[in-house]
Amino acid sequence: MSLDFQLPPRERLLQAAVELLANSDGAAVSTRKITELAGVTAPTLYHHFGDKEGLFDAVVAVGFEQYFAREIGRANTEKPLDDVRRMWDQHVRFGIEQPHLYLVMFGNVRPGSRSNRVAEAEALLREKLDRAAEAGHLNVAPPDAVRSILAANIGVTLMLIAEPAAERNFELSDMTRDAVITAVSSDAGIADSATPVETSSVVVAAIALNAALESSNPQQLSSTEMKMFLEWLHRISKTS
Amino acid sequence: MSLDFQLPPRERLLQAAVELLANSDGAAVSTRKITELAGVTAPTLYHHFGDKEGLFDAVVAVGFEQYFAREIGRANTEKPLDDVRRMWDQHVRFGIEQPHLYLVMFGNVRPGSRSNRVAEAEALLREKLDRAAEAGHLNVAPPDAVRSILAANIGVTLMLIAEPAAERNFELSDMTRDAVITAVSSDAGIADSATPVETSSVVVAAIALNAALESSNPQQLSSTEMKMFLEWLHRISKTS
DNA sequence: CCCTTCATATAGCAATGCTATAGGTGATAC
DNA sequence: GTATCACCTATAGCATTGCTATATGAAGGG
Repeated sequence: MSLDFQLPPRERLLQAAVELLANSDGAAVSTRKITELAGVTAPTLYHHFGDKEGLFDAVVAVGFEQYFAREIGRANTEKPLDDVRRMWDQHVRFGIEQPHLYLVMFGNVRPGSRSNRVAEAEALLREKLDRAAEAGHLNVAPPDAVRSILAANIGVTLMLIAEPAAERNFELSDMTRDAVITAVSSDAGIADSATPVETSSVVVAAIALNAALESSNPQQLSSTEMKMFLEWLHRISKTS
Repeated sequence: MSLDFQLPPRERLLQAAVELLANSDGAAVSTRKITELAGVTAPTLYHHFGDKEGLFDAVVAVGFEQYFAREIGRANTEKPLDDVRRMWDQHVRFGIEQPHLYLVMFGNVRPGSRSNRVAEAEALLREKLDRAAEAGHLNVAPPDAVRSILAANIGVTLMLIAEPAAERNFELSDMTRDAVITAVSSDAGIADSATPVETSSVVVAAIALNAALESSNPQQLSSTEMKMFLEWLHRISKTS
């Protein structure tokens, strides 16, 4: 019921904490369970880490490095905003794959005191966005862009974690990601003059859809389906 | 050192919890402190609320109502997306003014289980976005829009709460708000340059029709026809 | 061999959420 | 009036939590 006794107690404590955090389904992980699994008594934990939070910080540092370290020394693309997109995706993936670690890092918000993990994540993003600003791709000051993107990134990840794994909709991530990145980007492909569709009733909407379908002939429906679909549309727009 | 003894114990407990949550600077609030301040012993708390979480839920329900209730019965603007903007701002304001209550509501993420407060907030937003979809102002399906907006909204609020009050940058909120709302909106036309305009207007019309059908429940189609019809609509409105 | 220093253990404290059990209090039935 | 019964509250205490005062062991330098 305990770990590799070849390792020094400090490492065993870290390993035990990781394992318990990964397996306890969101329930709190006690120092006693950790020390027990590590085959060690309480004072050793506090000797090495000072705190329970100190231990978790050490655990989190490992996980953080594990997912983001490669990003630190990485050669930069010529498109910094693509780097930002990749970091966003890595962030979300980390949250999904290690929800407990993620919640230790970003889930414990306390008023008026930023966690240093948030600061680290900010720094990583900041680097990319400074580069983007230099290249003239930014619409707003880098610090503002960083906060907006990171806030949305964390919000999306928390929401995905909270959702039952079965019904997780990952488009949420892509959509929100592109939304905030586009908003801070100056080379935004804002193809404007999309005429607002004035539809306030079923009938008007049906007519609009009918017209749109006939003109663009999309691939989502087979021809027979399309035929029936248009017939129903006709029926809807006739009556009422 | 205790509250109005005219009130029944249940109310005193609620009042004490509110007061302690508001004054303790992010530190945990214990049941003992609450019962002590309420001039009541432990079993009364558990008799009335079952749980510590039950008590907090009741407290939160009050705060929730306090800030969002007016929104529920409110007359709707002719511009639903403006309603969404107003709700976003109210959400952030609530988080800033009552950070402890807010954190009880939205700060305790646990893997795989959505809090019912999130569900309530979703429902409120959903209402507005359904209206927006009916009016043809939406670019994506309402449920997706709701999640994206709410996730960003919570993320921004959490980040603002975590920042030292002195250096809070509220432009973060406006910026991110407009980013996500614009992204789901068809009016502002962030059309991806890759997708042809005709297709996107089909999508908008399909979403609008879908929303209109679901809200008005017309008689022109049988229930089986309606089911298939909606399924096709869903397929069309998926921007592959 | 003694002394210092680091690392671990024994034992226990105060605070936490919660509960088994009993007492009290009011309304209703007779 | 009195008995009954449901509801509300109190006494006392349990198990678990994070953490620590103190002591013991081992390793190395003088």
